[in-house]
Amino acid sequence: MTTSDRPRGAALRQQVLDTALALFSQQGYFNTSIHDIRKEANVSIGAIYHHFGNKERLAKALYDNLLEAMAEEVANATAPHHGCLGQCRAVIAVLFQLSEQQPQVMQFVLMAKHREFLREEPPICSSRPFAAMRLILEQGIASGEVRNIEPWVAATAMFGGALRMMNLALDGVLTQPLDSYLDEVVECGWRAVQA
Amino acid sequence: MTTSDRPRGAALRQQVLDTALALFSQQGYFNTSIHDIRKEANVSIGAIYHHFGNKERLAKALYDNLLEAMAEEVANATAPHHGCLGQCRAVIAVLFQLSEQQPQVMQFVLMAKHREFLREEPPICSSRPFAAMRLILEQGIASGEVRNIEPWVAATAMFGGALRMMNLALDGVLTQPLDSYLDEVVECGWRAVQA
DNA sequence: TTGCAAATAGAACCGTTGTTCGGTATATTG
DNA sequence: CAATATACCGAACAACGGTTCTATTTGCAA
Repeated sequence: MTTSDRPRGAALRQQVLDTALALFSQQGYFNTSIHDIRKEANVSIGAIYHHFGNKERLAKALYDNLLEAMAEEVANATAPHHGCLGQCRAVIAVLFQLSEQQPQVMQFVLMAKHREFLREEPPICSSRPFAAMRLILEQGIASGEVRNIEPWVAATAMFGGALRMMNLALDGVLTQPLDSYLDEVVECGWRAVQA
Repeated sequence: MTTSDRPRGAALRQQVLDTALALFSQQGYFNTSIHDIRKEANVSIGAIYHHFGNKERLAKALYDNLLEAMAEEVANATAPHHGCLGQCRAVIAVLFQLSEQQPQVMQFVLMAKHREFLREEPPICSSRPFAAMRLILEQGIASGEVRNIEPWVAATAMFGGALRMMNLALDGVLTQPLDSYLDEVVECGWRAVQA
């Protein structure tokens, strides 16, 4: 009997997070039991509880990790651009890219009703990436690139279509890859708000 | 002891549906037990199972009822209008109105991840109201009122902002009533797609 | 009234699930 | 090499929740 080649320490922790993401995004939080995660991750119940304390905190750790990573991706993507349109395009491009490359992440972070299992969590629209998007539009209004409309309306008009397209892609409704719609989506969003 | 004034028959059935809607939309499907519904609706377990068979079929009955009702509201709203813009505006106006008057319905029908508990259900974008919205845009493209873009993009561009505004309203983020944004939202959507 | 089917009641059942806990292995420190 | 803390293990547990089932009531037809 070779000694079990289970991961340990930080690797184990990450293994649990990866497995939880896969199962939560495929089946949903409530359709996934700790025992499911244990089995799929090839890890013990004790290890999971040692690292995370309970199921909700596991989900929260996962959510915080991924949201943070996404916020950084968005920030990095917009950094090189200065105009409002360029920044908006960069945000949508990055979101589309993530939706194709890491659909599970987008499924769990953007599409899940996380407030049903993370009781204290604020709505996702108050999270960092979404705040960044609103800020871009507010600056666009200030600089005159964007019409002077209610900031909430501007943000939803600019990004609402893109987010719904991501929804469709994640639901497997679209035949073409998401990128192929990028130009049209950005143009529509921009026409909606441009001065 | 007066005889229990519990509802019976069709009234009981409706009472269960109403209660289920309230609890599902407030706490989510998985945070609501049949026992919760039983208690809140002042009804027996047996009656619930007699009328609906099991929890999932109860949710499905509720979902089908509400989706059907919503589809009819949308259809009625668009009927008087012929131009694409007029129809789009009518759709958004009706959706905004429903979001304010029956937030629980919108919460459950549009915002819930119903595929997590209704396994066989197709994605909501293939439901009647959403199909109607896409059709309006396709007709707009055919008549030349709308630019010749991918129909999915056109539909999400026209209605994506409105749907996100509804999201914000249902999450309690907006300070003003939804109606007060109607003009701007419609204008943004229309600018996005108009020829 | 009698008989029968539908409707309602609610106690009990039992599989699932989140969690605990006593124990063992592994790492770290003096 | 002790000795101590950390990490991990997994059987066991208790509560919860969906469902079943038998008994009772109600409505209606004969």
